[in-house]
Amino acid sequence: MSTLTKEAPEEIVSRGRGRPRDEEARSRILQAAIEILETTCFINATTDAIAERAGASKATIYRWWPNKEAVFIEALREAVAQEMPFPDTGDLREDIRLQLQNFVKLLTGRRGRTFKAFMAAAQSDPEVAEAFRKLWIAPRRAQTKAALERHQREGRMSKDVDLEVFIDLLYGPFYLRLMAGHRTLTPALADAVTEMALRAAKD
Amino acid sequence: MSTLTKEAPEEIVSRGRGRPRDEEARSRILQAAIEILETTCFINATTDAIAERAGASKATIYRWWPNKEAVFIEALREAVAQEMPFPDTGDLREDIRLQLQNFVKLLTGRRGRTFKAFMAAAQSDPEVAEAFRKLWIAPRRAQTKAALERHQREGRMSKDVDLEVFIDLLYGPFYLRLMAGHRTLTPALADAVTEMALRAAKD
DNA sequence: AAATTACGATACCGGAAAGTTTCGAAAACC
DNA sequence: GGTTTTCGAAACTTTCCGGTATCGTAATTT
Repeated sequence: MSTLTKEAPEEIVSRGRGRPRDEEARSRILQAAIEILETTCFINATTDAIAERAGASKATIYRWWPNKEAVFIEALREAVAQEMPFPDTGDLREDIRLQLQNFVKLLTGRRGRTFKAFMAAAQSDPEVAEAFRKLWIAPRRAQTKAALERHQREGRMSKDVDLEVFIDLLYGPFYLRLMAGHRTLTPALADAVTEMALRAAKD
Repeated sequence: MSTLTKEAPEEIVSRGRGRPRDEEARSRILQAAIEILETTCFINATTDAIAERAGASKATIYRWWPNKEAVFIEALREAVAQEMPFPDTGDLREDIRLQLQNFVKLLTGRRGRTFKAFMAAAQSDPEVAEAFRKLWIAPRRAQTKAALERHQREGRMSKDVDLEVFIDLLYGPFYLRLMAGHRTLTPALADAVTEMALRAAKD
């Protein structure tokens, strides 16, 4: 096991005596980590680079995080927290269409590089992999599933559809193009997938 | 630019004078590269590891390839060459089903780890990315597209379907599960995707 | 004021891995 | 036999990077 943040060694809640932790430095470090993932790839995301971009010291980073990966994971947590929820217009087509449009917008923006970097890093670091699933994949899927279940209950979608598969069918094409890069991600793709998915969900 | 194989510096075709290249060592090296990708991840795929596993010398590797990546790319080329074609039974459902079943079998086997490794490595090395697209993605897509076009021409599939999107819809779910690992790849998934894809392709 | 803790800067350590070089031996040609 | 080119083994160089240690300073509590 491993913790992703360090505790103050002695004090527990610790309204300690000395100089307090610089919360601003903390957010600068996390912000720097995200920005590095957005502009370059994981391989160049060194601790020196984070420290320099954050105007912080490497010692400060290792004072609060046990290793490099923990910084990126916490940065991902904060970055993901501010994402939009699955739409809920009562219209199945519109819900899916809006969601996929937003998804394309997300992936083609700088944030898309972050996800690429994480998926790549997850390949060689199980802890990153679990964090990526837990922080990004799982919440998104749960939200999507809840919305689709409601559509199923209210008769706008066949109850025979296996939602776990359907969700993979929805998002799979975008992740594939993101990772393989054989074609570009466009709003038109979102529309096309929407129509196909709707036919797949009918009957 | 960069060449992926070195030429003998002077002679061109060179039924040269000295000891000839050990073709067996060449295939041992490529085989070792593939096996390493199948059993561990790219990060551990060092040239020392290749040399040791191949019973070859690092000098021999760098005698014939300009760098590590070139070895893996050539290894991928040889590994991919022996893959099965898209089925052609004249039955759309059966063609897709067989193809996806084979795909699942491929990805869950040792070869799957190779593709994961390549997709991850492609993220930080443009040359690997291009090779992966050119050697694996593109041929597979072209073959699939040709088969589906025939189904379209012969009326078993709607001509309105954008095949580029449809192909992403077919394979996307599997790549997604492969890379994200949120759920397992099973033959049942192949069947479920087949049925959904068929509904998406109708009308 | 004294004690305590965090800060930024920077030097340092240790390991890992890409790629090179050297060496003696082996395999071809002339 | 002499020349050439390759081979495997291994030492070597160089670079990079994760992580630690030191130091003088700043911020806070008692």
